[in-house]
Amino acid sequence: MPEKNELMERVASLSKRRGFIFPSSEIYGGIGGFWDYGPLGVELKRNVREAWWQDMVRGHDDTTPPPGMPSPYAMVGVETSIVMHPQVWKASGHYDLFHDMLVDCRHCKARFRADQLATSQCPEKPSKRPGEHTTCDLTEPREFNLMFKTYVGALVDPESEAYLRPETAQGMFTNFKNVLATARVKLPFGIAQIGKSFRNEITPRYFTYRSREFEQMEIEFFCRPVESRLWYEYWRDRRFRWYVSLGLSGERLRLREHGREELSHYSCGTADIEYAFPFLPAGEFGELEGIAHRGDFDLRSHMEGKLVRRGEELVVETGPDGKPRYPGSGKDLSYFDEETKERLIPHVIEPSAGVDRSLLAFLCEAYAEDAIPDENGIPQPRVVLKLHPRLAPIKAAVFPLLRKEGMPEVALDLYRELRKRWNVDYDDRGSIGRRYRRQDESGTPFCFTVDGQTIADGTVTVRDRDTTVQERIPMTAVAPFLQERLATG
RNA sequence: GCGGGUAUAGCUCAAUGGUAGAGCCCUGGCCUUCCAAGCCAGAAAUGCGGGUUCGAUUCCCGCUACCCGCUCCA
Repeated sequence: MPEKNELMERVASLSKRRGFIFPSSEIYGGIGGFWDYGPLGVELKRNVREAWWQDMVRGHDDTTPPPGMPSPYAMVGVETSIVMHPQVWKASGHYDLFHDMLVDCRHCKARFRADQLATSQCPEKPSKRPGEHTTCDLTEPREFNLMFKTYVGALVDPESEAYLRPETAQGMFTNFKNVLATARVKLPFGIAQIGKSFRNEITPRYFTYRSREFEQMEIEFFCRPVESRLWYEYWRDRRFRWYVSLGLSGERLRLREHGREELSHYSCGTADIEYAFPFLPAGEFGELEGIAHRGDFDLRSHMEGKLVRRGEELVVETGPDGKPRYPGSGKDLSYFDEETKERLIPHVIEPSAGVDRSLLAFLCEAYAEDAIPDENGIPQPRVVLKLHPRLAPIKAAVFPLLRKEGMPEVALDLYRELRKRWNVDYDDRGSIGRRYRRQDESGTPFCFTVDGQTIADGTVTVRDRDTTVQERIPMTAVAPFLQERLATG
């Protein structure tokens, strides 16, 4: 295998060569932080999404308590708009967190908040404030906004300003009452969503890892405060196992619990699921998913207004007039617990995963270079994507060994049958070995070949991508064979 | 945002102040009874914009993108 720093280039090169990922707007020179998925990439990405949706939402049994948990829970999905009422982001805290007027020092490269210049220090002369030291060379205050701004309505004026969402989560919180009122759910329950989000990354980097337009798979899990710690641990462990079940190895994948000092001001527990991406320095990991215990921060924010910490308490931040600086909706988002006859504000566990980051991790993990003996027994190099069959863009390929003696006709029949249910390739071009290699680079887990014996006894060979071992099975067993191996996990 | 590097075909690389080559890949054909065989034919490139020059892919400037290191970060 290539060196670590080279591995990423090989993966990026394969992505381009085989049509997984392209730079966005490439014919115009590209645009930083944006990427396109090609014919294989879009299949892989849909498979990542669908595996998540199937495992978290569709396939969830809401009548049976998970092992060791006190109760069953419900899970429903939503798909909410990308542009939301601007007040959402003010109440949620994103507006302040992502939006600052900043001043840079051209000399010492330090960056300061414009509103804090008076209380900041010049890094080179701590006794003076920025701008007061002789070498200081400050820029004018510049607007620094990690949220994409847009305008709702054709008229461009400040009144119509809105933002592209920097996370999908707020759409679940703003629909908390709607879901409660319509989905016949009770605590505990989760709301799931997959969708695009946008952040103006300062430094887009590492291929698609840090993109400005990206896709999230998020769950907001609402539960009783007394059970929240238990559910936090449930989700943390369950989400970790999900990545393992789709092929990320124990060595490169890790679960990291945040230390106290690392926690957000509202969180009482956060864990990251991290992957040792090949572009990172040895020993460093990049986040795939964060599982955060968010307490009642979000629902309270949307009731009362933007919250700030005062000592151990979260209180509504007030403006000069004593009123909430960024008011919430004023709507009651509390929950009446029929079991305990209590009214409470549910606590929230948030497993928030990146689709593109997961995909990139699956791709990096799957990439392998090995050697397969040729007809003379001499090892020949091969590039193969050992993707989990559930994720593989093409599930199987069907080949006629030769383009004669009735083989193409039989192979086409098989192809057409399989094609009704799965993304399957038919290929009769070039030598059989070449065709196997093509599929290896695309990550196709199985190849079925129609040969002379097929015509005689109705069996085909199945060739396994990872081992290259072949076995014969009846043609009638091909669909059940695939069905079994592509089963949901 | 700062500094350094890079930019030639889908990929990996050559070359040149004067017609830009190759290997792989890809397409069509021939051949071929299981792991990148062979033969024939074909498609395909100097990131973008300026400048110098008779002529720039080559030299200079700017921009963009990517990589590396800082900075920043959810």
